[in-house]
Amino acid sequence: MATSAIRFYESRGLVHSRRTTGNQRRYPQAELRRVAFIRTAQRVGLSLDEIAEALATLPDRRAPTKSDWHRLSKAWRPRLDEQIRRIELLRERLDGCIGCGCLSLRSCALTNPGDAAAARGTGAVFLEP
Amino acid sequence: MATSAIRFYESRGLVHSRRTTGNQRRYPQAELRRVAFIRTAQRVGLSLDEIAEALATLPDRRAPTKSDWHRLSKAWRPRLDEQIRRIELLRERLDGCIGCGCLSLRSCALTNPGDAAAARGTGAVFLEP
DNA sequence: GCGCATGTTGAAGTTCGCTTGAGGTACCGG
DNA sequence: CCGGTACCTCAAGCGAACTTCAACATGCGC
Repeated sequence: MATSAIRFYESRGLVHSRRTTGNQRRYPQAELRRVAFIRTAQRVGLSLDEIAEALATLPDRRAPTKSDWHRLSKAWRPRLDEQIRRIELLRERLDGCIGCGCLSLRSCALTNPGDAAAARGTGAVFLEP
Repeated sequence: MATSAIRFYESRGLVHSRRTTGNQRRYPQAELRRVAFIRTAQRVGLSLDEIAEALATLPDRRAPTKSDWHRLSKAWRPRLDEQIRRIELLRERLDGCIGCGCLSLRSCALTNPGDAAAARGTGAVFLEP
């Protein structure tokens, strides 16, 4: 990946480096892991700010232990599950609901009694989430 | 959602509107579905270009039928599966690999004989995907 | 039919996530 | 020691995805 991106992350405090006597950056293993984490999280639709916040819970100057990462993992699980849920929602919408006309028919609430979405009103109630 | 966003989508050809005699936009149901689709797809990490490409396969001027959406659904399934896979990769990395030191130990290939990732070399072989 | 919220256009501005450029320094092979 | 490549900093630029603005038109409630 581009060095400029890493410098950019560093300027935002997402990664850190030590310097050589000649002022060149050197990255310990732990920082490479942070970069890998950033890249993957980004591709999943998370913002740098969100990622920065998560990384801020890891120790800055010592290498994170397995349990540090594990703590982060636990904290993010709901966020990742939500993201998966969104994909499944999209899939559902593509496969069924969007094609069946339920968004346009008031009767949808009738053919699906107890439908939680219908209770939120007719129309595209899922637009925001 | 902001009207400016919808106008922006329209300028990019992702949605269409008919006009009143007074030149105001009116959106049929089918267009609202396109908007819902766009929003959801975006939150899952897909770009407007990618979304536009998909929407281009739907009929422009008539309301898409269930089978139109179904076709789109089939075409996107691998893309969505890939996206889910990425989230799972992130979860895995958080939970296990990244914390266990396997990215830094040459011995990882030994303790995991037949490891496909190890065959790609030591280090962060998954950085890109 | 008057007033005012809401709509229209095109251009310019904003935020995010980088990339590029200018001007200078450091390291490395021969 | 020399030359070339890689790195440094800081500022400006860029593409994506919108938002805001100005100047004007429309439509709805009373």
